[in-house]
Amino acid sequence: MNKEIILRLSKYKRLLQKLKALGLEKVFSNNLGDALGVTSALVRKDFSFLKIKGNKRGGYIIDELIEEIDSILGQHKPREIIVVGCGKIGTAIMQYNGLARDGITIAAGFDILPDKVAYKGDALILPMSELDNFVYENQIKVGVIAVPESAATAVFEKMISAGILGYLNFSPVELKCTKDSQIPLDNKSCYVINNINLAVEIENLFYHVNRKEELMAEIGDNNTK
Amino acid sequence: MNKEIILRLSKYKRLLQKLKALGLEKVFSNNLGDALGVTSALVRKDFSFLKIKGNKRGGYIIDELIEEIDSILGQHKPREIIVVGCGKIGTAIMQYNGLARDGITIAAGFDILPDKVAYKGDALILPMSELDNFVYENQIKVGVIAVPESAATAVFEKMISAGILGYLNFSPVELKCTKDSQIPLDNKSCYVINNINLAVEIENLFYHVNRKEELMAEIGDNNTK
DNA sequence: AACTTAATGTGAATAGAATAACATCATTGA
DNA sequence: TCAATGATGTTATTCTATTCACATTAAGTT
Repeated sequence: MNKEIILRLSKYKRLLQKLKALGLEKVFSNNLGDALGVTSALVRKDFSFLKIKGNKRGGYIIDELIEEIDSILGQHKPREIIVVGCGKIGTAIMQYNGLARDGITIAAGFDILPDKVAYKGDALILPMSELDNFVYENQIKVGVIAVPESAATAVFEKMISAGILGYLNFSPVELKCTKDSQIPLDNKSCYVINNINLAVEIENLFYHVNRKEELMAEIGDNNTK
Repeated sequence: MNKEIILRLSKYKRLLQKLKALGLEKVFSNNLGDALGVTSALVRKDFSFLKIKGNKRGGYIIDELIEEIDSILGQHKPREIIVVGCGKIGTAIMQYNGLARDGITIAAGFDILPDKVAYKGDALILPMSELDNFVYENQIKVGVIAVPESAATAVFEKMISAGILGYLNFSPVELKCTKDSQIPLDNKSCYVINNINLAVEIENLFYHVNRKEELMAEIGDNNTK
């Protein structure tokens, strides 16, 4: 399967919700494609793959689409996450209210030794020693890592052994699932990791900006020649 | 060219710096591949594409690699960015010290109307009205968008017209370069945008975790049958 | 100096994803 | 009722990224 499809689905859904709020009832593959910057064919293909049917001439019913997508994304299931590392980035995520809208709630934050009982957003910050128990008790499956580089791998291992299966990692360490995590799920493996390395992302922007500027300069030279 | 190569380059570089700090002098394509989760062939191909030469039997000299990569990534050029939106996420980025290490500095933060002169990290927060001038004066090319959804497109347009060419966007709005931004750079276009939508990313984690769990359950059923 | 080894460098093969193209078929309108 | 239209659904194609496989060659070994 295509990893990107699910990301697109999430984006379709958000767009559809906005269109619905504007009073629209139907949508064409063209509309969705434009908004996401892909071709209409790909949109139809995505839907076809997901067994979502449209009407031969009337496009797709927005309500139906949203419902179908929700059921595929599992919106109905509980979606509680934990945030490990309650420094600046961790706190920002805990207090980010763009998650609640999608049914994602922060069950708790964790930090080495919170000096006092503290809330960030609506969620309590607990000491790392509580992690195992909390994850087990609350059946948490997904976690955010927002600790400094030095702590990242240790924290990752703690979370793995606590049973966290999906990771959003903001530390600059590139975390990986172990190869054998696929079939025999021992307590040393996970399912999916999304590493977001801010420095890498920004460095990448600079590269492309610089390169394009060089390109422009060349073209400019040629034109004035 | 391959968009992913540059991201990998950044990652190679970080890894190489760590290896160097450990006292290593040479590295094999295998080492780098393992760390990044790709094959050694791809590592060699990346280097080959970038005209980086290794030694037929002795791998690559770490110092040389780092230097080559730095020159390709343009590490020597100034790398100042601005952060627009100084709420929780914007502030977290401004105070994140993982950027300085890579020569990335925050030139300033911007917010609608900062109620007082304020610093976040080392950078001053300025009112949006100063944006145009500041970007021009300081030749800023790259910016982070960390404003609420409602403000995102307006802010984006302001930044575009100020001359920002590369964007890291944390707002839940999917920003796009206009199609015609490629060749004739008018003042309504940009070069590269990286959208990071936290809700989408987390939703994606849940999907994959759920799907894998279902898969596991099936396999478990079959085994106990 | 010849032989073995162990890495690089790269052309071919494969896999994967997106686009293009078109056949299909509901709906509209004459 | 029948043709024209305009969207979907799907097959074929293109494009891109990655891996495979191996020829190459530098370094070490006898």
